[in-house]
Amino acid sequence: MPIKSSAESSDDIDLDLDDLTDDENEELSETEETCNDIINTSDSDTKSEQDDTSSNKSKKSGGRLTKKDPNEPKTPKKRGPKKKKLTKARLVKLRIRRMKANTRERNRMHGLNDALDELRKHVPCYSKTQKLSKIETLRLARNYIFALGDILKTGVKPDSVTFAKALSKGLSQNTMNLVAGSLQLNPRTLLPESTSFNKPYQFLYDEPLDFNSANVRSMPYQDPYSYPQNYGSYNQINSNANMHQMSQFPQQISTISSTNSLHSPIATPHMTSYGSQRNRSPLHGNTPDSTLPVDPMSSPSFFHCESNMESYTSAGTMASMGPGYGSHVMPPYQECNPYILLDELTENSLEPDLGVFNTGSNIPDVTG
DNA sequence: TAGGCCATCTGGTCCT
DNA sequence: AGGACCAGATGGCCTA
Repeated sequence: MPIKSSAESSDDIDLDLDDLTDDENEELSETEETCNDIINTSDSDTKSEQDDTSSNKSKKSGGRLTKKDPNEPKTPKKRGPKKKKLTKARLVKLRIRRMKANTRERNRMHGLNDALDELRKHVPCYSKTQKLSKIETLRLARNYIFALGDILKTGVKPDSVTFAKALSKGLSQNTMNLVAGSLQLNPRTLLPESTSFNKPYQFLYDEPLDFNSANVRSMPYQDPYSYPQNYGSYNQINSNANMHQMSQFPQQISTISSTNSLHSPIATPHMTSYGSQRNRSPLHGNTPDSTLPVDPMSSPSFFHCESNMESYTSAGTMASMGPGYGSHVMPPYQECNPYILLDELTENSLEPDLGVFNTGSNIPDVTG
């Protein structure tokens, strides 16, 4: 913990030297020495940054320390209350005030952090074991709000890649991996420069994401699980290389992909680890292997992903998919799959609450 | 080891 | 005068 000198601004302090204790006098002489050092070695570049700060502060002490430059603009005469003398009592009082201010500031920041923790629980990718950074939490929350707002506005459920890309706007690679993981997607599908996959969703890479675009709105929902060919291609990838290696050898993926007539960026390696014969939309509230109960969005536990990803371990490939993609950071499907949320949002849960999107909010008003 | 993230201290500003 | 808020500085911790 950095401990700084608690020197008050010298602006409003006049020193009453007679009133100071030995310690205070010692502190003062040190300050004076520093000031003299700065004056005597003003052209020296060996001064530390701290000394520079002292210099800035000392200049407030008065012009008597330096010669006045005639070209320097005239500073208006100081106004305001008369400077108060720094008596011992006042010094103690100021110290106490400073300590109290520090405590308040600490508590304020703790409150801010508590609020951020609460926010973390309400965005996708919540994990107790790997917290999103503050800035990433805010960005993801913003993206999440906009994405959900667009769903309400258009009434269209985006496909998983579209939704994931909306969530990932402006996020770091690690957070993108987490987003992809929570949506059961291959992180590579979120890369704008990705050319390793097929063309059906190419417009997502070529243009900025816009839920209102005719492309998105007119696109019929395509079930990624209805691409049996993909399973073959991804199983090949799984058996040959993990995702980390894939990211290092994109040409390998291109080669594999090109051997199949139909590919979708939605299909992912770990999707193939589950019941691929089921014709299931990712927007459905089922767990991938149908063995885990799903909490609907209305469940209070939906947003609270307390447990870790033991349920993922059977998925096989998750932990080998690169940074932020291991079982130790993934939220459980049964509680954190945002697609479960999407289903519930668009079908029933939100209707009673649409009032929150009334004027004054930057969320589109879907009631109008 | 550099860089990212964080907690804390600090002084300035604004407001009550 | 004092509290809230803010931004800069600093050092610790962690990770790639």
